[in-house]
Amino acid sequence: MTEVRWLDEREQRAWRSLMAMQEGLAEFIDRQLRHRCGLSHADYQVLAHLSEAADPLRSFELGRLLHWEKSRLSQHLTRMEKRGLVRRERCHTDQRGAVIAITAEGTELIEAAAPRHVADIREVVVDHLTPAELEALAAIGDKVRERLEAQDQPSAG
Amino acid sequence: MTEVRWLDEREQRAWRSLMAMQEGLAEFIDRQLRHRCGLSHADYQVLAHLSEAADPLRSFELGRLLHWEKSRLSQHLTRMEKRGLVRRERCHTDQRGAVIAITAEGTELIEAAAPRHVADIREVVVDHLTPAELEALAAIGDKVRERLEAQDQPSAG
DNA sequence: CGCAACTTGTTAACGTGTCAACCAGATGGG
DNA sequence: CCCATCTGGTTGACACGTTAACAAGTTGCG
Repeated sequence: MTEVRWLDEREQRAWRSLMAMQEGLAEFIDRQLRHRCGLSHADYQVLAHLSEAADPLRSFELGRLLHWEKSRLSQHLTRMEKRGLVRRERCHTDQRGAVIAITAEGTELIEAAAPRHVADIREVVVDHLTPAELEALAAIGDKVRERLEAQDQPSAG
Repeated sequence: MTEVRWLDEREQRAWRSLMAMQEGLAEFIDRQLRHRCGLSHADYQVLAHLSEAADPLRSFELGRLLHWEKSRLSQHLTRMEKRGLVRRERCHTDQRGAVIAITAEGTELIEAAAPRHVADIREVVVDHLTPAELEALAAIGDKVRERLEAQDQPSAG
């Protein structure tokens, strides 16, 4: 259709900076966790949710919290179960259901990993931003997620 | 080693917002490109670099621009070559080398994809942030990347 | 109740990313 | 020149994510 509105100087700088940060950060976080704690970032997130929850979680509930495809979760849990980090149990109120519990070994790993993970986050992000920048970051993230949700449900009007 | 400095309220809000934005954004960008243009985000980035370059690029040069593992690039190029998007050519100045050229079909796809891609970026990020927020985003991204680089080369002092 | 529609979870097949091993060509000190 | 070492690139094995298909259980409307 009409002409394209390409990004101007400032817009391009912001976008490229965001993309570069995003890739670098994801790579860094995952690498640190793997090398020092023997956990992928995915493993970490699963264990974090399980250890924060008061009771073992239903599989679909865990998937909702993580925003993961159900098949992804199922396969990942199979691998984690094989490594002894989680345990699948039958659900008593729904015969289809699986209940996921963290094992002692999983608890040990996440508790060892968490302080290092927080230290990494401080080291590369949090401790080097001003309070105003932290506020701005939260605000930007919220706006973007709002837009993403608007895209996914493209209005009913 | 002493006690852990957990994230306070503001820090946690910023970090979680960033992570959520990051995952949502990556998923959205990739999905849009795939469904509407038949390109993954990875494909897009490869073609973007190739089409911006004046001459066909050496493989290692492309890898450096993308920050990709050499094996990842090699495998991805094999798939893209099979789809007719790029062409591998022998390098005349280094018998080991490969030179990567974009094909007519690749050019066509990236040129169709670019305007839609920019529109998506505007739709979910750029057009909904204030100039101040764009500046803040660029500044934050730069700071974080600086810290990441400092981590990778942990000083020679 | 009886059956269709939906939900929960697993599996198979495929595309993709990483690591380690490898091959071949380039490079540099003896 | 010769060999050790480095560099550019490919390959194989494996971990991971997505899609589609499926099995099994639940729900609700007739």
